[in-house]
Amino acid sequence: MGCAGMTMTNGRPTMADVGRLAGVSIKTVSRVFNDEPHVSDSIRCRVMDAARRLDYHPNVMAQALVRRRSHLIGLVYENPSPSYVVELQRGVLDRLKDERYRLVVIPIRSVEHNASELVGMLRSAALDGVVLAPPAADHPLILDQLSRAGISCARIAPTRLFDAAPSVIIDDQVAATDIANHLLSLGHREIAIIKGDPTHPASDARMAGYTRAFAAAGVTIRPDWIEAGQFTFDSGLEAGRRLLRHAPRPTAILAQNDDMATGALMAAREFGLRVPGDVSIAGFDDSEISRIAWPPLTTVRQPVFDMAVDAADMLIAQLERRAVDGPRDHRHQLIVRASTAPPSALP
Amino acid sequence: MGCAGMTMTNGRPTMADVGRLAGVSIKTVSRVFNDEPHVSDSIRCRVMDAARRLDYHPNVMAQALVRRRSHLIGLVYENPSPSYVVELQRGVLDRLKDERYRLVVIPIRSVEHNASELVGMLRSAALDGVVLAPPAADHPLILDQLSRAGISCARIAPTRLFDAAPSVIIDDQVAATDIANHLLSLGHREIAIIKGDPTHPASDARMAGYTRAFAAAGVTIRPDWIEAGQFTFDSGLEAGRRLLRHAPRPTAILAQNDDMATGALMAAREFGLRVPGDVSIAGFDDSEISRIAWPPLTTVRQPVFDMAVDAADMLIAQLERRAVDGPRDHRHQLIVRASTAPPSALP
DNA sequence: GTGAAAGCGCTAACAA
DNA sequence: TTGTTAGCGCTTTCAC
Repeated sequence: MGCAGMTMTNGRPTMADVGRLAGVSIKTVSRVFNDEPHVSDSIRCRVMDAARRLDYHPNVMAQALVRRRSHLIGLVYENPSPSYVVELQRGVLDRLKDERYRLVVIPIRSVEHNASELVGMLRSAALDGVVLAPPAADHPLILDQLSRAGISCARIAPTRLFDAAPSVIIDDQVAATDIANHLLSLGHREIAIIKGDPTHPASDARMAGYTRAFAAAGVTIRPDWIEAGQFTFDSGLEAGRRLLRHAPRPTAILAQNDDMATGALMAAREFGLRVPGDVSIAGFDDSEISRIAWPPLTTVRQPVFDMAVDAADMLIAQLERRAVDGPRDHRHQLIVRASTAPPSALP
Repeated sequence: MGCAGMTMTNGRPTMADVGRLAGVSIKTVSRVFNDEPHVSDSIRCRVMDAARRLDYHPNVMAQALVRRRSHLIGLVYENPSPSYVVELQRGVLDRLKDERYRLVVIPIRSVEHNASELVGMLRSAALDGVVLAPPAADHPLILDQLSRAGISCARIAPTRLFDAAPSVIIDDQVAATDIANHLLSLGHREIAIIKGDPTHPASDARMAGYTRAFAAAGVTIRPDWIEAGQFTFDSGLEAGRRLLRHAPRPTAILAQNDDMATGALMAAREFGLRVPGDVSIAGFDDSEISRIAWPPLTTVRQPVFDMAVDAADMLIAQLERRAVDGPRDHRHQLIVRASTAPPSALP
């Protein structure tokens, strides 16, 4: 088995080394590794054998250079909710599992603030494409520069410009209407709201959904019962404290995501209020925290995992130059748990 | 401003295009972009100007090929706890923020099961280096193959082989002893344990810590009061159910992470038990969920974020060929919250 | 079926 | 201070 006078200089073996050992040209090695036809079986075996003996692995950087494909895809998000982010990543990674693509995570502090630099950064990262989570998914400047830079993208839950790039959508507004209606149908009329980060388009969409439900029920929204959070537990806690301090206290709180709803839950406890006895609290997203919270949160399921899988799928389809269908719609679903109940009779 | 007869074929401009426009050689453009000295200011300006007009950005794949650096670093983890993973990523990304490196996430279902394939995968991803979270950080085969493949690594919380590769460590065992002592000092003697995934070395280390504390206090561990989970909420819930079903019921439960402790918390509620009135529950990690849980969990802080920052720092140091110091030790800290109290007098 | 030669876009020697 | 010449390791013509 003596490797007769090999010339493999030092580091990683190259195709040339494999070719030399197998007694074929570099091109033939390339053919074998790319599963191209027109290679005799005997030679194919010889090459594979030589490669194995040398522990040869193709140099992906060289491939990337000449093929103009890095096989890197980015996931851009600004979301501060851990469970949301984890679901997002799980979904994308699940779709990428049997593909050659790798996932580069690109969390940004503020899309609003960094939009112009973002695409430059993405471009210099040599990404083949990106999955854009909200609010980046909605940003016209980003979409425009991305297409100008030739970087494919797929968007998760955009609220507009549906034709600008492949999208996976959900009707935030109807979902919000559904959960508001749930509270209304329980008999609540004194409902407070904890909005999310105003730079997320979902904030307005969900707010519009609440508003529609209230209008249809003839219930007016009290402006001082609307608080703004940032989709984080802590912001929900603080908003909850402010809301529950009000003199006629709201009988229910609608939070725009589960993390903030959990914060409101804690605020209620601080005030010695029982949930849902004294105050009902509803979230949004059906993230893991909504199951874990006590009492488990009534929420509206946004299938983040599935949407992320679909977005990754649409992105790959583009990269492989397959046809990409129109926006893929995902269904939300009202999940009634133990954090909501009819308002108790006031004293 | 007419671009007189440019030859820029079609796609992205290259250094040659910039050079042509600026009237200099490609090498000069390279010098400018690499901030090399010995370039006159006037030429530097001309080049920058031409680059701006062409919207030139260096092709990182070409750079990667010739420099043998992809500037990609991987984060390998198996941990199923969302808050742990998020902290891990946040830490690494925080250190990478002002560097040219990008983060590729590599979650693996089971290190134990995929160890041999893992390094091949990492190698074919052209990563410059990887940060290994437990349990990959402890795997001799992985460490060996990694060094053989010339991929640098930094390890988070390994429990052995401290000299095999740069490590950021914490004394899991002492931390576990501390929290066990906390329960013992409250007067608990009937203590049950929810272990984590047995393939994670932290499971044994923490168990050893508990054991030491119990032995010192002359308390014996009942084998049937030890349940195994997988570091997930659901596994903690089920383990909690099994434990609380026992006839003389434990007065306290030690869970090996916060997610499982939160599951146990829910199990206690299902049994109509009050925490900490009827049963005390303690977690491990001080992840976000421990603050959010109700009651907030007594736990022991493992500074995951800081450890991840340090690991990334050590990895970068290696990649930049700077000296890397020995294992960096991090301090744990007992965090007493509302989920533990003295056992109530039994009937 | 197989191979030689010419790049991909950049950096690294070495001249000038 | 600037430019020329070779590659990096691979794929892609296009011959044979």
